[in-house]
Amino acid sequence: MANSPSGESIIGRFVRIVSAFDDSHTSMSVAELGRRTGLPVTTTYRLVNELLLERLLEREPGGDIHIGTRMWELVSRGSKMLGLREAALPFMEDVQAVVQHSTTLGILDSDEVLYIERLGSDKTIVDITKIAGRLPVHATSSGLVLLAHSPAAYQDRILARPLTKFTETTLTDPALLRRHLAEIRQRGFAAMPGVIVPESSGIAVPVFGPDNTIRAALSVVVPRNEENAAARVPVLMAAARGISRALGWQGELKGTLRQSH
Amino acid sequence: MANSPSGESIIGRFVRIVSAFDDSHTSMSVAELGRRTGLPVTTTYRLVNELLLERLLEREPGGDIHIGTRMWELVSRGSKMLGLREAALPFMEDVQAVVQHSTTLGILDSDEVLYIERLGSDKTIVDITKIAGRLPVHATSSGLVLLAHSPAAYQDRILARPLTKFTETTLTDPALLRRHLAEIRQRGFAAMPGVIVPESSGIAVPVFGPDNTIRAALSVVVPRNEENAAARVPVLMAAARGISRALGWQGELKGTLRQSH
DNA sequence: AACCATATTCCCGCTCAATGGTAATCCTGC
DNA sequence: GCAGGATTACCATTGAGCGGGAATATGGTT
Repeated sequence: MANSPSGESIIGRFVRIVSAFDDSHTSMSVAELGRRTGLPVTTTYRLVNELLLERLLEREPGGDIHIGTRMWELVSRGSKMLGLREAALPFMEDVQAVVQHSTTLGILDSDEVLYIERLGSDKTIVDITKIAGRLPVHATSSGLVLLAHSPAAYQDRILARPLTKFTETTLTDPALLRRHLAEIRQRGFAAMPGVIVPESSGIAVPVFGPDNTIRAALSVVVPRNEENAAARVPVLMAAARGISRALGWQGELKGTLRQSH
Repeated sequence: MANSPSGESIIGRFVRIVSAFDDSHTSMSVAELGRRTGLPVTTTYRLVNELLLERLLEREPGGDIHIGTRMWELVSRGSKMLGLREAALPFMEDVQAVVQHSTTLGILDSDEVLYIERLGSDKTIVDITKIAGRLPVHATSSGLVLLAHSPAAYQDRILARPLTKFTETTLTDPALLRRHLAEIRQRGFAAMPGVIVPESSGIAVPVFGPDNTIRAALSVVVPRNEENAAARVPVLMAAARGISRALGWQGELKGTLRQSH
């Protein structure tokens, strides 16, 4: 499934090309793209031209290329992210109106938290979450909420790995984390002061889907010194239940045991 | 550049596959995908498997497939849409907080308006704009604003085409439209009562980039019967200028002639 | 203008990955 | 069990993809 000596398929090369673009490299010359992807020059030009033809890439006046509007459109329209996003956004707006700092929605993907939406851009607090950006599971309130409601086998796999300690408050001990996850399930939210950057703390609550499995984590980032951050929890919880319901969640079925330990 | 008898490249088929998904078809079986794309069965399965391997598609428990998180992530992260969106969102939130109905951000693509962001989901009004959805240029306030500030040659091309009349108030006469575009440039906004659906009206203002060319249209959709919809304009304009500035716009350079007639 | 570095396009022969038909197998509901 | 569709397995054919190399365009420097 690869025409190239390197044993890579076109699809693989397509991924390499798209991956070469990120928030700080939204456009570049074809030559630079070739360098960044490591593809042979001629091959790069050939592929790029083909992608330009399909409008998956676009050429700007200067000659540089960037990811095409068509690509964004096709992917956005067909992706399930939009549905989740649309269900969540109204409630996120409400939260944002009250909390005023920064509201995010994250999902679990490839053992990391992937943020798919973010409202508010309060310059006064440190918040490194970016849309389409990733952060480790064990060092974010969103991640811990997602993990807490994931199958036990999955938790085991994550906790078995070496966990980076970002700040003093980052929990890295599996046993401690496990206890903490239990707490999160019981209390219904995760509050993490400065686990990834010391100045801010995150509070996150779970969003469930129709089958009562976790879909996403709704969270707010507030300054760490804020006196009673816990007061934010009810608003968040109400919003999360609203989103869950919009996704088709029926409420907790009585007698149903959770998929955790 | 095509291995298939049909003369289509892999990239072309990739596009066909991704296009098969939309907001009402976010997942389907491979067989159905084959039918929707019109690709030969075997080919469909082979391509899908390759895409699954790269996580551009994902298989769900039932066996159905959908557009992968990785695809959404790669495209979103590398696309210029994110930058525009991030510049716009804070201001859109402000507008939304005041106007309360529905705030959208649209750009010009392939001779249509492509909506890239939308806030508010007021069920009481009719608003057919969807994120990653398209509407014709001549029948939306956003479209007319975008057109009004586009190069004359482009305007000519659009106005030369047959223009669909959606409602009684839809302008389809090129001469009338041209005059209207001039008005829009002069007043700085477009207000269209019921040009596409009779119950609502849209008000739109332009967003400019660093080079003083139009980038997007910021608009609100309000019930048509609202007494003085024009009162919304100042808020919109202020927000649009904010977005423009966030994009690097320096303000109107004195003595610079507009790129219109 | 002459120069140089880099970006881009053009050319071309080799080759194996992609293709898609047919057939076997696996599900799933009746 | 049986029918109908979904999925996988097999395989001969072939032209699209490949990429080195040379030619050309572009742009900045002295």
